[in-house]
Amino acid sequence: MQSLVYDLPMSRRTALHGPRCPITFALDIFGDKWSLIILRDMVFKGKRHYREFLASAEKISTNILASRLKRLEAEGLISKARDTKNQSKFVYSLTGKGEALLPVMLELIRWSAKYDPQTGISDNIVNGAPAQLLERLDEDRDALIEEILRG
Amino acid sequence: MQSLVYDLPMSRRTALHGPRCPITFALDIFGDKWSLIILRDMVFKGKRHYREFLASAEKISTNILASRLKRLEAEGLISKARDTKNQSKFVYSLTGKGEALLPVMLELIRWSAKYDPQTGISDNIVNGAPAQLLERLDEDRDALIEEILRG
DNA sequence: CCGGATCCGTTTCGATACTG
DNA sequence: CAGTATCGAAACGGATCCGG
Repeated sequence: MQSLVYDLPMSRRTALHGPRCPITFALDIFGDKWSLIILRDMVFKGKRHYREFLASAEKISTNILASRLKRLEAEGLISKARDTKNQSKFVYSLTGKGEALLPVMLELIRWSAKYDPQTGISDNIVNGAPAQLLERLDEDRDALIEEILRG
Repeated sequence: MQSLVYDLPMSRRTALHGPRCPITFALDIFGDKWSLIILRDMVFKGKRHYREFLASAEKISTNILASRLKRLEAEGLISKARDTKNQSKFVYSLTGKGEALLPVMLELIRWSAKYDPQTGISDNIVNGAPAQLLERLDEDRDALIEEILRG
């Protein structure tokens, strides 16, 4: 049985009412594998539709996907709208708050590139190889961010 | 019954053997609430002992803490040693790989500061208020990182 | 005391089937 | 197409026990 707060995670239900340590706020997102995967797919793979999220290599199941989309929307990180091209589809897109997570993800990529031998030299990310992306991250970070978000 | 791979997370057990999308590598850490809490406490609260981790506001339980410490050690993010002051205690500390996550966390803090009204203006983090920390993050980031890790 | 391991009731997840 | 419903499996949380 889904409760009134349906799928709101524990850290929100028991939220303290005072200032709290940094990072804590982000635990609901960066502390949940599936939320991260969805955000990754939106940012780096340009996914916008339910079907596309289902197709990730990590094989998210339909109920979990639905719950996370709902949660991300409730958190104000994504928004949902009908597809103007196809009235029977929905389009999910990042809000400003969601887009603002890109710098975090880029630092995560920098870290992965350094310590994960499998994070792919041959795996294209945006419009170039990760190696290029990392160079640009050092040199013109703001332009890179703009480019990833706007295409 | 703990298996041979004790608590190795799913994303590792089913790891693909080829280049993969960025972020994916980090899912075992950034994708697990408890691992993140432990890292947060080590970096921003200077915790080093089992007892200290247990005392977090999130109330991690002993079995979960033990499993995550083991996992973080297996991932090479932390190391474990006997406390020279007290032979019956252990000291956990960040490895280089673990310390290298600090830039990610700092971006997370920047994000939280912008969108979470509760991330505390009055909550001291290192040796000053978050407001100061954010200023320094813009101005002399590298020195700030050094100070957090060594200071 | 310290750092867990073990047991066990409860919660959450995940795969599949099904529906508006 | 975009989700619910269901139900077994896994993870969690709390209490307790145990070797050093």
